[in-house]
Amino acid sequence: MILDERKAQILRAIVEDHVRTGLPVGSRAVARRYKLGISPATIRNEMADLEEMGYLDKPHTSSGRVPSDKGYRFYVDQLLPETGITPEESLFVESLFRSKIRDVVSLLKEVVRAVSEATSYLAFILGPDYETTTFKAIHLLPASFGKALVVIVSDAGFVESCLIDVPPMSREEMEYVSDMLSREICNVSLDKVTDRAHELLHKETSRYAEIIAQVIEFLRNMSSETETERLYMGGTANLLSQPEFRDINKVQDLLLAIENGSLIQNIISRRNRESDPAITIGQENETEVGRDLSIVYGVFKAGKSEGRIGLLGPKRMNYARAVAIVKLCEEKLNEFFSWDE
Amino acid sequence: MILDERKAQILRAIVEDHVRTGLPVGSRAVARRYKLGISPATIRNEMADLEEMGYLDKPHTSSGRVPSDKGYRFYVDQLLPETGITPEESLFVESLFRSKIRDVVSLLKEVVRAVSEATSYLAFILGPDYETTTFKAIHLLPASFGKALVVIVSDAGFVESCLIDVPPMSREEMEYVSDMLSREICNVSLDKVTDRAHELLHKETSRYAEIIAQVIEFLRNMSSETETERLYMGGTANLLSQPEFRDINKVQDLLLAIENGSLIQNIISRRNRESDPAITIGQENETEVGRDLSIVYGVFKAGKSEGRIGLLGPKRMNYARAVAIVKLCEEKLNEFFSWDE
DNA sequence: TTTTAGCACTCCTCACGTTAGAGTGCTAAT
DNA sequence: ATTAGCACTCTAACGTGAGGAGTGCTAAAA
Repeated sequence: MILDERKAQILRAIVEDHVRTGLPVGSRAVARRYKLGISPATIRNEMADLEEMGYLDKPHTSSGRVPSDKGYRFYVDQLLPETGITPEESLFVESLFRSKIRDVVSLLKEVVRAVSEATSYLAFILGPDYETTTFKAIHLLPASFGKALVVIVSDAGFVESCLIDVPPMSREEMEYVSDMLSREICNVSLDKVTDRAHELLHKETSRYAEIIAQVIEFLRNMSSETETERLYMGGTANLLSQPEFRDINKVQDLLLAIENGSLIQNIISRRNRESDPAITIGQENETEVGRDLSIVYGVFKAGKSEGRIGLLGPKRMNYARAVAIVKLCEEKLNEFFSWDE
Repeated sequence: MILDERKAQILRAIVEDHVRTGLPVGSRAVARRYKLGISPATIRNEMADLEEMGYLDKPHTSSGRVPSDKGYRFYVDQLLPETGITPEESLFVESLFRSKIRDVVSLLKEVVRAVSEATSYLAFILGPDYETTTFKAIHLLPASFGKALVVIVSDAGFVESCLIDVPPMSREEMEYVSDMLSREICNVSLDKVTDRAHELLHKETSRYAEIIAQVIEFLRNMSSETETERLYMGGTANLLSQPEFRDINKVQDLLLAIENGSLIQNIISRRNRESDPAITIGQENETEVGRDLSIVYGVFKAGKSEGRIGLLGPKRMNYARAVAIVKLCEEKLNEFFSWDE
């Protein structure tokens, strides 16, 4: 679908004006603020055309125009300016990664906090899924009488742990079991790990069987665990400053969807990256509460599997800026998670 | 401050009616719904007295009455019915703790989620602070070239970890360092640990010095880390169904205060348990956004230090129920965290 | 002395009507 | 093909007035 130059210009003007003010845009405003060398009447005619083609909507018969989802889509695909952020902002983001945080989770939380603050949208990071990840280390550690701590480290540096029951055993024995588990589990993706562990379980009919069974249970929990557990979000309150959320009920639905993670999950699980930061606009989000929202997100590689970082804002968000920031974070996260190689 | 029997009865009726409906309560309503054997006119007189004494407020000259903070306070201190929850609910809470969750953090998250859902208030758990805690184990594990994972287990079963740089070293060496750290760090409270570790640092001028320094850094981070990191919350959206949050701006302030944890922290850090589940009502919360809220929270023992569990709801919350549920959770958490002894 | 009925009064809520203003679509002129 | 002019539409804001709930006060009853 291609639009003639002038229509495209008018569409751009309307989108940008609407993003700025949040109000419907009239023909006079377009003529005044963006001097295209044509009169309001001409613009009105073009706007009528654009509306008929589905790029614009009218809240009511005699109001200005508002971009439709299709209008935003065209804007995003064809008209998006390249430059989105200032060098200072870019430096700010970089500084996050330079800070002396050694704990992966803390870093992700910090990034989410900072980015949401900088953009005043909702920022989120979805940790790499454990299905496709591999593990670098597993250890069995004495914790207290009858208990041991299982610690497992993913290739991306995420650490998970749980307590299991163990029979009284010497340190050497525990190391033996640790090593045995390491051999079977390390560098194998999680979906295959349980099979291999089961095999091990058959071979080991000894006293360690109980331990292995518990570890399997643990691994299974990890992979089945809803991804909400590794979803970091920040800046929920930001969304409320948007005029489209003056209605309390909408806000409540939104909060609910945010809190249980269903909003972000639904949207992100479907679609694979078509464009680099992927963008879904309004109705494209499928969820009812997503109708007024847009999501810009990118994928980063962490170990063998992938994580996602994104921004969630009103449909009339600053797409250029959002795209630039997401892109930047993506890059930096990729760098960060390649510390290993 | 003591109230004569009849005034107390009327106050109770007003509080309970207002909690139920959210509307100002008139004299007729009190007379009709709670048959105290007196006429509306008498009740009006008593209500005028109660208002003058500060137990009741009037939204405007010719409306019914609403309990003031002082009114709620009296109700909570003197009039609170004992029985607050049904046996089913109590069983439900217990079942949470019986489930096969072995990871402390997951359990806490699950409890928060379930309790917030059951009460439709906001539920929160503040993990035990690391200042006063002691540690049961510390381990140094090989992670990848030049890196090691430090894993530390608190007496309550919380696990923290971070990656540090290490020179190439054999497994035996690493165990040696692990043991050395264990001797110095285990069973000592965190504020003393850093001193002892520093001593160690002086003795060990060898190649391990760098490692010890990093561990000290890690421990210091843990204790300085804002408690937000160990604050689990759920049910934010619940608060919005309360009519007192029809105003978007209030909601936004509230969300902001919830998200950065300042609301709950401010309130909880001050006061030490005076009554078992402690209750702070409206203005007692000091924060501006806390004016319309009440908090009911209790303390549980986890290892050497304490955590807190509570509910945050509108001032016109069901206090009896909230108290009962908090009390129950407190008990169960205490039980849970005594697995060790 | 305490309680109650009666009544005038206050204030809120809601529905309705009116007005001002912004923006459109259409027509006729350029 | 573009533009000026104009009638028309719709919203947002304000004002008005009726209806209703609840009060405080006064005077009578217990």
